[in-house]
Amino acid sequence: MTDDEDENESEGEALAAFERLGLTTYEAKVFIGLHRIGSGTARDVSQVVDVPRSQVYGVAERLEERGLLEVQQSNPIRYRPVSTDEARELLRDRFEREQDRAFEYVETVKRESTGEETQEDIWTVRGRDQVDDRTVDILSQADERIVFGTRLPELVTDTIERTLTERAAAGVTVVVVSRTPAVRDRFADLDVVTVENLPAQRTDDQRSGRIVIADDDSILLSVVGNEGSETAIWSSGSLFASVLIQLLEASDELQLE
Amino acid sequence: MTDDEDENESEGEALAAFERLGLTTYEAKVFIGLHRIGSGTARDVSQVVDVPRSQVYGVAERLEERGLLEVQQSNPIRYRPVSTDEARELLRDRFEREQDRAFEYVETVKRESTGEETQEDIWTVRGRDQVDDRTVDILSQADERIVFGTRLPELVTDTIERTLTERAAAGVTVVVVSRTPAVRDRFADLDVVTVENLPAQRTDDQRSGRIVIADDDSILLSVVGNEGSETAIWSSGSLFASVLIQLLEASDELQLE
DNA sequence: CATCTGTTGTGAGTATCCTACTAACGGAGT
DNA sequence: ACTCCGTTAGTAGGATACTCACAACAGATG
Repeated sequence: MTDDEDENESEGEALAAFERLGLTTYEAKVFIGLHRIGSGTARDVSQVVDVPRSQVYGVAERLEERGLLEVQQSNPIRYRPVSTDEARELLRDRFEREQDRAFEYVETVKRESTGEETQEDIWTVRGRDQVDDRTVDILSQADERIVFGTRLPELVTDTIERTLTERAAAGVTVVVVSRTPAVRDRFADLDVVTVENLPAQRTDDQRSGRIVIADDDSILLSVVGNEGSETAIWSSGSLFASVLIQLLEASDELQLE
Repeated sequence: MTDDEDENESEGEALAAFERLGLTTYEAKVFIGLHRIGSGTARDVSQVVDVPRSQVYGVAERLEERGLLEVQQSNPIRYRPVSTDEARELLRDRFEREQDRAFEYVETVKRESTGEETQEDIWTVRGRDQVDDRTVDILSQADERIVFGTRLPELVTDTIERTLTERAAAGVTVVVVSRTPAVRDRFADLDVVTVENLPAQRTDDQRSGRIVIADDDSILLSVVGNEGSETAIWSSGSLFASVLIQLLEASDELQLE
């Protein structure tokens, strides 16, 4: 119906979410509509959810094949949605299956190149989560020493903290640098050296994000934009990386030993 | 390129799987192509994977926003895919997020109706997995007694077995009926009554699937089609259900007490 | 009994949007 | 002058949303 649509905007979000999960808008609408009314006929559904009645039959059929609703063979046909828990399980199973199928092939054609990068590459990563991932990745490859610095406590995720302590336990010299007490406190009672002093004006910048140095061959630098978005550059195993590391460490008092 | 496409059909499946995961074919192709070559420019990608070079830039941009690849700001621009593990995590996170968003709304508009169905409804369920789900659902609602019967051992999934024993432990009288020893053996050492005798010709049918009776108000009957596909009808809390149950139990020697 | 009315389920046809695909262009480096 | 890069516009095709028409059927009314 006409005004069922815009009365609730969270419905729009739910619809969009369902579409991103692989349903068409009609399928999403019918599924939602059926949950509204518990169970009902094609007409019932079309009245609460703005899908032409004549379309409900086909849509419901596809939903039945997916296991998202059940059909009562009567006249008129009645439909009944499965519980939300069941639906979630169905969608999750399907997702995992598709993911396995997709990545199984990627694994077979994947090139070994990862690991021994001889190229002079500096990569850019956008988005906090992606930077988190790359950070952990670089940290876990460290064998001898790690320098981790950030001004913002929220950039020390649990996974990063865990990786740092795990590396420290493995014999890696870990140094956490921050002028923010909240960051230092997180590593206070751990086998990790924390330093307050910073390379002066450089890291004092308002937009600085994190610094990650692993051994002499991997480095990551990130900045935080005005809207809170984080962007990082990183390099691993490249001449570029080692030079950059030396430059950074020569320019300040981060001499650890 | 023209012949890169059909040389490997499993690539086609992987592409389709990626599309069902929400990527466009171009996005899937670029992602796969980048994993083939480790890293490379738009031209490199377009040469191994049949995407016009001019399209690679935009596609890669969208992939970067999703965190599936990283960009090297140089001339020419170089691209690098994230590891398959990272990609899987990203997609999984996204999936869970979307699912939460979608079902959160459904929960709010869901009608309470489930549970106390006063309507005379018989529902149809197609597909083995869906029948499994409904079976478990009905079994777990039993308070006093359960009759579960099947000729086919593969229709006794682990979850079903677990639910049966769990209900038995909760004080429910559980009777498993089967002429197939393999089925009876599964419950041999459990606190469950197993019966060999069957209601004669009725259940002897080649196409019979399972029988589930829970208390006096829920029943499920399934048949197995020629191609192995299973279809079930079930009813819960309806007059129809109780009548059907009485009919079934009166017609044979399933008098338990 | 005939007719009328309303509903159901199915099917065909159109419109609209997204994606795949092609072509062209300015600019930078050689 | 040439090649290559990155960008943009514009077209084509396919899937989906949407409308309309129709046969079958049931109940009501005359």
